[in-house]
Amino acid sequence: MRKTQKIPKATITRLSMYYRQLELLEFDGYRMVSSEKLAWLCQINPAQVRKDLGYFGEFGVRGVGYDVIDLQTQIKKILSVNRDWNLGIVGMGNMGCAILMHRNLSLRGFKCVAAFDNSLDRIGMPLSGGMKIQDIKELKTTIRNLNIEIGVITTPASAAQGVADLFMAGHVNAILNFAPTRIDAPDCCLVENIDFTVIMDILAYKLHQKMAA
Amino acid sequence: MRKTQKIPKATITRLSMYYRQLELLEFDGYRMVSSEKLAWLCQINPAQVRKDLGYFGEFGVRGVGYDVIDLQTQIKKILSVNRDWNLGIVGMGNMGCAILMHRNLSLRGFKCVAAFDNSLDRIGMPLSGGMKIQDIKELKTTIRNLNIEIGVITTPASAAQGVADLFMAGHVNAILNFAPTRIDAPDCCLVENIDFTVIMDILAYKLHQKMAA
DNA sequence: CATTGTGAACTCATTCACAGCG
DNA sequence: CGCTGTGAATGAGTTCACAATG
Repeated sequence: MRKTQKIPKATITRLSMYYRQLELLEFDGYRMVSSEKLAWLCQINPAQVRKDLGYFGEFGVRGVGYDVIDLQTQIKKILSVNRDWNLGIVGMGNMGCAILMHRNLSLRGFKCVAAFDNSLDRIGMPLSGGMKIQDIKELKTTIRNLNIEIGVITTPASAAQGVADLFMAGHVNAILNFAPTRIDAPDCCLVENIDFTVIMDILAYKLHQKMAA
Repeated sequence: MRKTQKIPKATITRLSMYYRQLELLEFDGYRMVSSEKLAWLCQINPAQVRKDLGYFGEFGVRGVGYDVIDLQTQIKKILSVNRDWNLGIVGMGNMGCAILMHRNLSLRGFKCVAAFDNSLDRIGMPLSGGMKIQDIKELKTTIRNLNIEIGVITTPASAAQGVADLFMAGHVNAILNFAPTRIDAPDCCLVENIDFTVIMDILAYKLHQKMAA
């Protein structure tokens, strides 16, 4: 990064989108890509692409464009996905299993190294790769043993805050929360929420607007 | 709504958050709530709450605050979640089942009325409520018969665009896409994406920033 | 000479500050 | 008097437009 400058949150989201398109471009045999083409693929403005990349360096060649492979490498470094991250999942219902089995996540270096639940019906259940569903009581020990850095919460809303507190007690300072509730956490802990009801509400609102128009 | 005025997208997201907090406040026995309290619960600025609501009407009482029950009713009307919406899900892997079983969605009026797949192993499989997993070939007919208004895509990335096209052919103009790929759709069709890898990338980036600091 | 990189202009969103009102 | 509702001020993010350059 060039300067101590505030990076818009949306820029990070777009970098992730650029990266995916670059993978596809490479697969299709492209060696170079212009900001115009990359922007078109992501349905945004070409200046936006250049500005986003400009926050972190000068990756292009004037008059030519960006090297498809090189830019992937650069973006991976920026996002720090040029390494693996160990995930621990709590709540092994359908949602927990969906994350656990998500091929794209593990391909991209987000490795689910442990799965937890508090239900006796589930604890001990074997998972692919020789893993077993562990008792939530073992969370703290396992965090240390397996070096879990990101916690995923796929429990019911009522259990989510308690699980988050356990993660934080084990010094896991990044949480992805799928439970439909707000997680209370100090600034030192990052929380990203994925809330299906909120997204559905947005769709319902927009759909209604469109139908009324 | 009062005027033909542009509503920030973020406002709709927040309305959904307000609604959830109002449910909890009602459960806790509160009859009135101030913008300050509601803002505090959502971790935002009180003026933001008032401005958001101000786009749609005057729902408060000066010197007092907002009626907890009444404001819920108003927000439900604004988001048009004061009715049921019928969902059709395509791709009955773990993710599809997770959505199908999601209690909060059906409680809030988002009803999964049909489930589809293209795998012979899954087609015909019985689901709760007397439903069965249907062949994707039946999508168009079922959309009409059951009045499906929102399509949910939980297939692999490679199948997503094809499924979206089928939804659009059946005049389903709102799609919730979980596949890690961009859906190409004309403006008449709303698409909301939930992309786990993008969110993970954001977490990785922020976590790395924090560790470096 | 096509395309990047970037300051300046513009658009959109949030916060302030206070008038308006129960 | 307290809290809402809202125009004005501020701040953030996007797009424009063009100088810089391989």
